Amino acid sequence: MSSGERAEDLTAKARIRDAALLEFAEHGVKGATIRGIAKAAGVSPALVQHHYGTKEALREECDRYVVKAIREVKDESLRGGMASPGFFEIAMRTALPIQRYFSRAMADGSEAAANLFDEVVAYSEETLEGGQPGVARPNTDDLHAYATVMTAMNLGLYVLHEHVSRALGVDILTAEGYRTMALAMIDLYDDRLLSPELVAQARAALTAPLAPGERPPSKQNHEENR
Amino acid sequence: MSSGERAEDLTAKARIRDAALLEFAEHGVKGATIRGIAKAAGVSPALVQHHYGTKEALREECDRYVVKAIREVKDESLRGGMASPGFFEIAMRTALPIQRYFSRAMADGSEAAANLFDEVVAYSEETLEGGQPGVARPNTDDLHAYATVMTAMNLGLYVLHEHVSRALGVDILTAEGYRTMALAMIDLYDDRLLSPELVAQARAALTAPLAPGERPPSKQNHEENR
DNA sequence: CAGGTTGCTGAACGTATGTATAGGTGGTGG
DNA sequence: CCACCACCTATACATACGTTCAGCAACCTG
Repeated sequence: MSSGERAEDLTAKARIRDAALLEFAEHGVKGATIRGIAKAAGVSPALVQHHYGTKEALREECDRYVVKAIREVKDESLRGGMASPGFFEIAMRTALPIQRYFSRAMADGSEAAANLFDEVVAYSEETLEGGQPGVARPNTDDLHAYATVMTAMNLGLYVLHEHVSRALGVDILTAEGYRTMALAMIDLYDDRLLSPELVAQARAALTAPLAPGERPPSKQNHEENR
Repeated sequence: MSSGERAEDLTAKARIRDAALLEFAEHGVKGATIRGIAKAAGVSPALVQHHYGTKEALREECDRYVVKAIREVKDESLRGGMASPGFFEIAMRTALPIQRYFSRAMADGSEAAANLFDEVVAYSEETLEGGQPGVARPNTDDLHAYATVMTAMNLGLYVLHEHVSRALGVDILTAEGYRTMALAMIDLYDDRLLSPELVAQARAALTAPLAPGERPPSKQNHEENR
C-alpha cells in the first residue's frame, strides 16, 4: 500500500505486478498481453513468465494483491471508528491502480471480484444494521437487498468512471473530480426524489402483479393504464 | 422491438448479429471470437466476414442496432406520458440481449456506449428539471452532476448484474429478480439514510479541505473561501 | 438455356499471443 | 579462482485468431 514507492525503487517482480494491474484494468484480462505488460514494466516478456508462470497466475496474483490492499484500507477505516458509511473513505484511501483494477474485475467477472463484492455487501449490511452514528437504519423489508443495491450503485460509479468523468468534465479518480461526484451523491442520498404517492404506486405495481400461479412474464410488463 | 422472432425465422445475417450481441456481452469485444459467434449462429466463420467484413464492423453494427432499439423504447415510453423517471420502464421493456450488450459496452468503453450514456444523462436531467408528476425537482446546486451520478448508479446495477443477481439469489434480468431489485431501489430512493448533521458534515468536509497551497479547483460553482 | 447474382462453405495465410527452452550476467560462498 | 544461484534475456514453437480466396449450389433474369 502506501503508494509512496517510486517506480525505480521497486523490484522487477513488483513492477511487473503494477504494470499488470494497469494493463488488465485498461484492456481487460483478455485484451492485456504479456508483451504489453512487460514493455510497460520495462522488462522482457520472458521475465513475466519466470516470475509468475502463466498469465492466469499473474492475474490471480493481481487479484490477491488488490483484495489484500482493499481489505487493509477497510479494516483501517473500521479501527478508526468511522462515522460515514465508509464508501467515501474506502474509495479515497485506496490507490488508484487498485481502484481501476477492481472496477474492471467487477465487470469482467473474476472469482476474487465476486468474493470481494459479497464481502462489501456484508460489510454494508452490518454497517446499516448496526446503526452508525448519523446513519439511520434503512426503512426496508429486505435489508440484504437494500445493501446489495446500494453497494452495486456505489461500485457502479467506479466501474463507469470513464463515463462519469466525461459527463462531469473532471476525472473522478482525482481529488477534485471525486469531490464533485461525492457532493452529488450526498445530494442524492439526502433527497426524497419520489413523492409518497408515486412510491406507494410503484411498490404496489411491483408487489401485486405477480399473480399467484402466474409464471413471471418473460419481459412484458403489467398494464399501466388508467 | 417485439423480439417475437424465433431463432429459425431469422436470416443468417440477423442470427449472426444476435449471436454477436450475446458473445460480445459475455466475453467482451476482445474475448469474443468470430469463430465463436459463427458457431453460436450456426454458420461458418467465413459467412460472418461475408456479411460484415471485419470484426470491428460487426461490433459497430451491434452498436447501431442496440442504440436504435434502446432509443425506440425510450421514445415509446416518452410518448406514453410516463410518470416514473423512466429507468424502470426502459429497463424492463428492452430485450435481454440488448441490455446485456449495452451493459458490457459501457464497461468496455465504445464510442456508441459513451454517446448513449450522455444521452441518458441528458434525458434524466430534463426529466428531473421538468418536474414529472410525483418526481420532485432535486435539491442540488449541480443538477447535471446529480443526473450523471443517478444515471451511472442505475446503469451500474446492470453492469454489475452478475454480482447483484448472485447476492440477491435471483437473476435481476428476470421479472422476479427485477422486482426484488426495484423494491430495494425504491426503498433506497425513498429513504433519508444520512442524518442532516452527517450530511452537513460531509458537505463541509468535501467543500473545504483542499489543502492550503493546493490549487483551487477551476470548476467550482460558487463560494469558495477559506 | 446461358449468364449472373446471392448466400454460403472449406481451406489456407499471416500475425499476435502464451509458453518453453537455452543461455548469459553479476554477485556470493567455498 | 571456481561453482553456484538468483535474475534476466533472446529465440523458438504451437496455437488461436482475423482475414482472404476460390468455389459450390440455388435462384433469378433475359
